[in-house]
Amino acid sequence: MKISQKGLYALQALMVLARRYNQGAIRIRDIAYEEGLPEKFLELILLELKNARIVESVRGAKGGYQLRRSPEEIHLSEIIRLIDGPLAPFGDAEQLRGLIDNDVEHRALYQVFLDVRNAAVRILDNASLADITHQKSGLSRQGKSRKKKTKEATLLPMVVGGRGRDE
Amino acid sequence: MKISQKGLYALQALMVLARRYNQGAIRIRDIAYEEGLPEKFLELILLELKNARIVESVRGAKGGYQLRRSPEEIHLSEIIRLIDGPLAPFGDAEQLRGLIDNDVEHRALYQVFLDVRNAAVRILDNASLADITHQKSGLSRQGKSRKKKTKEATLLPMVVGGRGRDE
DNA sequence: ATAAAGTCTATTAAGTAAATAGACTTATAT
DNA sequence: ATATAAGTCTATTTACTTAATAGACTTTAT
Repeated sequence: MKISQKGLYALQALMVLARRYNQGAIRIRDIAYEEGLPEKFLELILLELKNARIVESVRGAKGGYQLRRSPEEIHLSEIIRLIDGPLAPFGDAEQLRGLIDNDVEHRALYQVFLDVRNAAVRILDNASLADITHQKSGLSRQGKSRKKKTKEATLLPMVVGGRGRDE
Repeated sequence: MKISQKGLYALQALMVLARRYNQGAIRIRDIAYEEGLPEKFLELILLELKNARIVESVRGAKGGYQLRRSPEEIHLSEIIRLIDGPLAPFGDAEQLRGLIDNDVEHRALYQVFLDVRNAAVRILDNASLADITHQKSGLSRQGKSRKKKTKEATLLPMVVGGRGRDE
């Protein structure tokens, strides 16, 4: 799994929309300006997010984009899957197909990759736009709890360098 | 982070060498044949592994490749970092540089990515070639313990589908 | 009607990944 | 010594993907 520039742009744009949730549509140009993104490229990205029913558009003058769901209900996993594809650390499940049904060793290797994926899924499924934009609790607007939030983040022993290297 | 075809090839080749550890050099052609890898491409990969001092070569007739360290001491993280670069889920630390030192929200996003990376590091740092090639314990040859092995793998609740989708 | 917006399709430019080719070097065997 | 079996090195090709741009089209507010 790798977040592309496009994926980052998508997240940045959504953060803008999350901040202004329930305040009407925002123009592409404004989003682009606010985050310093290439306007025309962002246009395509927003279209994609719209087709995936994550945002909705208002056409014509006074138009723009807005979230279709509350920031608490939009998780990073969803966005990243949409823009950059599967969260697995291998290109395509196909790529490993040969490995999976071969011998035990290949299966063991596959299992490690699966572990990596599952770990990523757990973290990204649990991080919402609300979490990221510090929309304090999420309880304010939604009766729904969904509290765990940055839990994963603070649980880890903060080994920012892993084994010392930058990565 | 994303494992490339090349990275996979490297791991496959190393698994062959791990199986035959301490049994002398193995020819590129044989490794390629055994795993069904493109011979000429594998050549370049082995060169890279050699420069990284993970394998060593024997030149001339009767030559070939062999591991420079025991399979217990070669971790997937090392190989993947070498071939595919940093384990982080963003292309380059540079890519996010702007985000890091901007506002709080961007930092929060960055932190989530960091969590993903750290999770990947933990799993891949802990998986050795020996683990993958079921070289039973590792205690046999090395006094060193290093037992945790497939621990990470079996700890997870085996949600192979994450939220249902294939990824 | 006009201007302000999103929509759609196509194209380009640059970079990267995978693979291949071929000449060169080193060691073994006889 | 010579032939042969290997690894080494450099270059090139091909295909694909990513990021970005361009421009004509459609919808809506005023």
